[in-house]
Amino acid sequence: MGRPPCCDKSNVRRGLWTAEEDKKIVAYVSTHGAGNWASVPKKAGLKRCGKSCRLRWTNYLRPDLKHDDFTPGEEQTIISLHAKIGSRWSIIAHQLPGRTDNDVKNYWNTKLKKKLIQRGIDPVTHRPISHVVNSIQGLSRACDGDIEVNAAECHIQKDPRVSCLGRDHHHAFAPLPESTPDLAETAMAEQEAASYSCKPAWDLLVQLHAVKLVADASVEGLTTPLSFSHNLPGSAPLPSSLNLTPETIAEGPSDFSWTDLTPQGGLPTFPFAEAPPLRGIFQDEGGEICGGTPAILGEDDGDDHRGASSPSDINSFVESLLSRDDEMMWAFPEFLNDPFVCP
DNA sequence: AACGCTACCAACCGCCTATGA
DNA sequence: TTCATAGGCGGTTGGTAGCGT
Repeated sequence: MGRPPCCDKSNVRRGLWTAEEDKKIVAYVSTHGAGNWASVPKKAGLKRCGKSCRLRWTNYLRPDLKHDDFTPGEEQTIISLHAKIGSRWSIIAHQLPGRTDNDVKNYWNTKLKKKLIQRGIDPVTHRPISHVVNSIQGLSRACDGDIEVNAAECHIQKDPRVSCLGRDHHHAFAPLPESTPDLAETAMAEQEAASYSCKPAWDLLVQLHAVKLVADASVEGLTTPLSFSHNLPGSAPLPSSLNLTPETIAEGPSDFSWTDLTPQGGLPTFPFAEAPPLRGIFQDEGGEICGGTPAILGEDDGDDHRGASSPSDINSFVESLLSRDDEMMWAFPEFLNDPFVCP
C-alpha cells in the first residue's frame, strides 16, 4: 500500500524534456508565476505530471540557475557544510546561489565523494578512513575465530554510512593521484590525507560492516550476542560466537578502545540538560529536543520554514548551526566526534 | 568501426510534512 | 480530528556521451 500516484501515469510523457516543452513551461511561468503545479500541465498544454513540471522548472529552467562548473569555493562550501549537516542538499544548495539541490547532490555523488575518498577521507563521517580501519583492526585482533560476512549479502552498499561504495564508485580506492590541486585548499583534507593508507576495498567493506554492527549494537542496547562468521583472506579471525556488547568490548584485552566508537561510558545521555540550550537548532518551541531533521530556525514565527524558507532564513540557520556546532565541539567533543551514535 | 566500460546528470520514485477542507 | 492533496526532499535509476580497446 503506497501513496497513490500524483497523476495518471498512462497519460503523461516521461523522460527527457524537449525544447518545445521547455518553452511551454517558461511561457506559462512567465505569465502565471510558479505555483499550483498540479494544474500547470493542463494550462500549459503539456502531457506531463505536475510534479515533473515543477522539477523541470526548479532544477533546470529557472532563470537564476548557473549551468557552469562548480568553483573551488563552491566545492569547499559543499564539503564543509556536508561535514556539518550531512546530506541536506537543499540547505547546502541555498548557500550556493544558482545551484539546486539536485546539482549539489549530483556533484557530490559524482565528484566530491570520490575526491575525498582518494584523499583518504570517509565522505560520510569526514574522518580519515584509516581512523575507522585502525579501530576495527584493533577489534579484529582482540578476537580469534571465524568471521563469516558475505559482502554481497550484508547489503553494505545500502547503508548510507558506506554509500560511497555504491554504483559508479568501483574504483574509488584507486591509489592517490600525484596531486589534486583543486582541493589543495582544503586544509582538513590535507591534514587528514596524511594518515591515509590505501586499503583493499574488500577489507574495508568488511571492516566498515563491522563498524555498522558495533554501532547498531551500541544504539540498540544490545542484549543478545552478535555472531560473526566468515573466513576472510588476510583478516584476523574472530571467535565463532562473539559476545559483542559495548561492555565486553570496553573490557576487552585488546588495544581497541570502545571510546573510539562511542562517547565515554558507552551510550550517551543526550547532554543538553546540562548544556547551554541549542535554541532554534534541535529545540522546538517547548524546549524539547527535536530528533531527526532539525527544525529550521531562528525565532519561530510559525512560518513554514521547510517549504518556504527564504534565503535569509536558511543563511541564519546555517550560521546558527555552525556556531552551535563549534560550541558543541567544545562542550562534548566525544559526542560530536562520533557521528555513528547520533540517532 | 564496433564494442564495452565508466562517468555524468536529468529525471523519476517514494516518503514526509504542511495545509486546508 | 481526519483525510486528501500539494509541495519538498533525499535516494536512485536510466540514458547517453566519452573514452579505451
